[in-house]
Amino acid sequence: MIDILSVIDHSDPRARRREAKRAQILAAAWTLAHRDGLAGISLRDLASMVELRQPSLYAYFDSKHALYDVMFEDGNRALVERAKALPPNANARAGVVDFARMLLDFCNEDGVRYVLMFQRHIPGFEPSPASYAIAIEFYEIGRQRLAAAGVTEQADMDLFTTLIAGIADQQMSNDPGGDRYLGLTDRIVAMFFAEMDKTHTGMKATKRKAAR
Amino acid sequence: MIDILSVIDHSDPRARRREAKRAQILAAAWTLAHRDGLAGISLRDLASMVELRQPSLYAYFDSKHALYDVMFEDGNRALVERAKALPPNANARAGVVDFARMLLDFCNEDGVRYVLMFQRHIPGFEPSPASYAIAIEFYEIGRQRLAAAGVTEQADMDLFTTLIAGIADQQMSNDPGGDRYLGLTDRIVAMFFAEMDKTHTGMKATKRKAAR
DNA sequence: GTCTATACATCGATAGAC
DNA sequence: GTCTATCGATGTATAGAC
Repeated sequence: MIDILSVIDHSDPRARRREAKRAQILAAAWTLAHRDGLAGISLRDLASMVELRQPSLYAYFDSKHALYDVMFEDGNRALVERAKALPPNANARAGVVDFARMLLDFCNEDGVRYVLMFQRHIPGFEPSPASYAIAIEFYEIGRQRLAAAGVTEQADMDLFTTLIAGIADQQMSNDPGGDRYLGLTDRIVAMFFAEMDKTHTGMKATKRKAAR
Repeated sequence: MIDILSVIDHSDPRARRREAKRAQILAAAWTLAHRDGLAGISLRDLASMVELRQPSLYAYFDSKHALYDVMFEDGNRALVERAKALPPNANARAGVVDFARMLLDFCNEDGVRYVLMFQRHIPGFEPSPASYAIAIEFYEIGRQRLAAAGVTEQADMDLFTTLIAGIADQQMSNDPGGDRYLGLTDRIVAMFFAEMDKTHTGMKATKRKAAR
């Protein structure tokens, strides 16, 4: 796992202190985002929460967008960690279900984080290449889980992401924190694999059985 | 169709002039939203586009949120109109496909309108009961199309809306204006009806055939 | 690094004259 | 209804002391 701490000299108390403050600011930013919305974060409020004056924040972040970028990275790092901690499943298709459930639970845990990571409606904000790389890392893990279940074609992967995105979107929009649409996950993934069986009949039976 | 103009006295030139100005402001608001994003609408820019000073806008809208509400209503009115203009289809399932395509085309036409109507990420904005009623009217038309195809259970309707929401969400987020995910529509609706056939085997064969 | 102080442009919103 | 003038707040940024 890429770890931002790995590039910090822990033997230097100044560097440790600086990183602790940075983490404190990040935590406060999430708290403010939950209270006032992502766009509603005020740098003056944020500074006061961590016992700083507003201009001092610029010693840690170049701009508000840079703060969003760190939050985006933070969220993706947490998601990658969650994905890597997901135990492997001898049944590859069941492994895809595990993966889908993990992702959807993660989204449902924190609507603000979901919006930042997956909807990204903050005007003008684009993640930096560095933080976007973490998002790609997560995508890669999902790709491997699908490949293990025999799903490798782009159109099929698009189909899968579309189905999962629908669950997340409806759950977040219409029943945030609940489980009205999350409950459809197993059914929808089963529909997906039924479709795979139907469209890939040319696939070798042994390979298809192994993927199942 | 509910028509806002129906409550306006057209014989009164003052009322006519006022409503014309209101419509002019609404049109300018959409133009600005396309240029600067929904949250980026500036009341000063908006006022200057319709030859007014910024405070004068408050004679037409109580607040910026009230403007969003009128835009929300405007979008839903257009969607209901589109849905009502959709020709009936003798094949009920094909009628559902028609409906899905119509909705997805409508979303894809205007990403800003889509965000306002279906994602509603504007901090603090909630549609008024009056404008929300138009959204319900559209939902009702969709419900009838599904019912004609034999889909009446809430869980099945949730499944359908989830699938369509996924298409719209992915299309808007990852290929706005294109058709990468729209192209999955027929496949996904077919998957939906295959699932209906599978889960409702207790249904009378004649009724199922008729619904198809 | 952190502070005080200040500056600028922009925003939504309001008061009050006409 | 429309205006001018103004308010308080925002994000952003800089200068300069310590």
